[in-house]
Amino acid sequence: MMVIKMIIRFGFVAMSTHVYNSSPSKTMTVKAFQSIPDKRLALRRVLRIAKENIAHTKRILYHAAHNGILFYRFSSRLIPLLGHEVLGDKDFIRALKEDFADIGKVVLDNKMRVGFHPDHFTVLNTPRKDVLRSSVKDLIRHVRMLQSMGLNQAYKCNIHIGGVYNDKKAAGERFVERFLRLDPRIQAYICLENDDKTFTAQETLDIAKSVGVPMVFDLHHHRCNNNGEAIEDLFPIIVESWTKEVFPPKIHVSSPKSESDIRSHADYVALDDIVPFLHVAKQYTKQLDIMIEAKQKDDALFRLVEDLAALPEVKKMDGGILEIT
DNA sequence: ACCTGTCAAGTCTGG
DNA sequence: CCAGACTTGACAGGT
Repeated sequence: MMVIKMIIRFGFVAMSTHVYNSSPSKTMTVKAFQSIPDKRLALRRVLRIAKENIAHTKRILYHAAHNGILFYRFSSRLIPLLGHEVLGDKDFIRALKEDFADIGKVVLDNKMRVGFHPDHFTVLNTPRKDVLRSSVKDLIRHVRMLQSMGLNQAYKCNIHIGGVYNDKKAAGERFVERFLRLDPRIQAYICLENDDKTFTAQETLDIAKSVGVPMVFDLHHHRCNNNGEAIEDLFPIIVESWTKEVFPPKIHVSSPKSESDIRSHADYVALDDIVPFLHVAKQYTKQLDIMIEAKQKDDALFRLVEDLAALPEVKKMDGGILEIT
């Protein structure tokens, strides 16, 4: 059945260009850590930076909510050097329990949708034992951070399928195998995204379906990497993967940086890169959450919302929410 | 104050 | 087998 209207919410990633001095990703190099002779002091410094990052995240969340933006992706580098051996066995997530609970409260109070996107170094389908081990640990840490915020499986950690290793079929099967070996409580927090070089939207969708998790459709990656599949064919099934979820389907959008460098993200998102897609998408879902992946972060979001709102088929609703007809 | 190089972690390519 | 590209934001060291 055709749905004519679609409600759109926008989100942005980690940093804000509008909030002064609010980096949620301040860090420490291994060298700097090791240059502090007293290890307890060094660990305390890591903890202090992490507290700052989380406090900055809270400010960004307030800023977002205040502007009607109810969708946000956390930085994966809230805790400096997390997972690195130099930190020893200190449990930073536990040590920051109250800080995390604090931002979780802001999320819930404002009915926001948030999540993580662990870095490309989290590769479940790797042939390397050591990489698999650290990848699983990394996933567990991301889930634990969400849990520390009091956020359930509605809130996701979004990952890619991984490398190809000269045999995409085997690599895909290895992903499925590895995924199903994860604790179901971790599995429930995961969603899968198509890649710009390796696994296409169709391939990712097939894997997502077979392991029973929702799929995030990255429109830009799809343009970089596809086998000619039509969005009209892909998108309804992607939407279907979200039907059991609390939140509506989410997609990622960005514009190419330049003609010579298509894969990199531009500062802003061009209308032409998203409007035609929205008219297709609205036939299959009543609601869509769109993550803006642009260098200018929330500024790109604000600009895109303004540009869209100027179109005759778009109506600006309460907050940063749009309705497209 | 600014600029360039380096760092974290993986995959992948080329030699 | 090893070096370098790729990616991203921030540190680190130089002018």
